[in-house]
Amino acid sequence: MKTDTGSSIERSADSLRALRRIIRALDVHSRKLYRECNITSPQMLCLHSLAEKKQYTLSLLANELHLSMSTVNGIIDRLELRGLVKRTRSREDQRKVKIGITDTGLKMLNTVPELMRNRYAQAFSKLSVEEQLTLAALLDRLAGHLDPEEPEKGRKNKTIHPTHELINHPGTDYQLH
Amino acid sequence: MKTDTGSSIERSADSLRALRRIIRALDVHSRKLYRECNITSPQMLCLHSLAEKKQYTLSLLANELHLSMSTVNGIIDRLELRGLVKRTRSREDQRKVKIGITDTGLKMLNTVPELMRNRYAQAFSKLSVEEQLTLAALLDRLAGHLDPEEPEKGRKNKTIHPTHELINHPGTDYQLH
DNA sequence: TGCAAATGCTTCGTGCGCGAAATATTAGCA
DNA sequence: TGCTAATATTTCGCGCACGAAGCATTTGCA
Repeated sequence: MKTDTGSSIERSADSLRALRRIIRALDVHSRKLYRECNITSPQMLCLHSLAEKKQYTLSLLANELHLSMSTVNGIIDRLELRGLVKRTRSREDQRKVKIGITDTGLKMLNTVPELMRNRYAQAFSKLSVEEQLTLAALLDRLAGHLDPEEPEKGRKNKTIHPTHELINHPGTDYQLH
Repeated sequence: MKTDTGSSIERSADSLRALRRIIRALDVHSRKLYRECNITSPQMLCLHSLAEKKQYTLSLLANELHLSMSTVNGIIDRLELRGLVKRTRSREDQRKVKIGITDTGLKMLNTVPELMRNRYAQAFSKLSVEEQLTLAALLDRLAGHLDPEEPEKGRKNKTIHPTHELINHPGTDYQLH
């Protein structure tokens, strides 16, 4: 029982490392997509959503993609610059901005080669069906444990006021070794 | 074939979405860490490696962390600016730059509260041991399918074996033939 | 009616992450 | 000896991602 599986901490570190490798691989693929097709994966994600349901608003899109508004805003900026999407201020409520995909955008969506679209799906499909189901379920549970991250909406009690300078008090009750 | 759970494509998309949520949660946590403790998760990862094995080279560190050299270089830049690490040009081979953690850096490592260090480990530990093992194994396999990402480089053997010392003694083949 | 709060988007600053190009040093070879 | 290749790091430009702050518009309420 020395090195067979290691502690929970080690398993956690292992899985996190694998996770980072996956994300990095997807990122690298996104760059390749950008070089070869002039569009990135996040941009594809946006276009895809926009193609399915016309007339998104920025906040809706951000919410659906699990991204912050400023992030999506930047992506939309770049897409609009290329004429793939179009912003239109709403008439009824001028605070809102409707985002719609253009014909050029639709064409772009359909033009991207199949092989470039689904790097992840390709790898994923190499797992057996049971494994796919298990992995999807476990990832979902893990995500559920991780992303709630809003314990402060109710109480504004922001807890720790870190002295966030490196000065350390000599007492060790604060952290072992 | 039961279709109650959707197609492989859908399972793939589901798992990818969960994966992005996880990564995003970790990113958000890293920012919180930055605000409260003045250091980010990637910076912590670097410091951690440097604390274990003094005298890294940039390429070694990048290799170990599965990151590109330019990425690690930027992180080291920021760490050095704060005096947490120190670069020193090697005397024997002036192309190389040795990176070492400073006392301040070590102190920083130990100062970060336990609760901030392991957001992922906390969530991960909520899975049963069996689930942890399964998840880690599946993620590892998936990563293996994804990250080889060099079908054309071919013979460019990029995997550096962790011979983890810059000096190699004669007699041992450091590269076959 | 008027003005403060709420809502929705944009801008700004920063860190991360990459690849390509630039730079510096060493090794190899004719 | 001198030139080219290989090795190692740094710089540059860009996209992604976030939170905070800034605008504009609408809503709500006194």
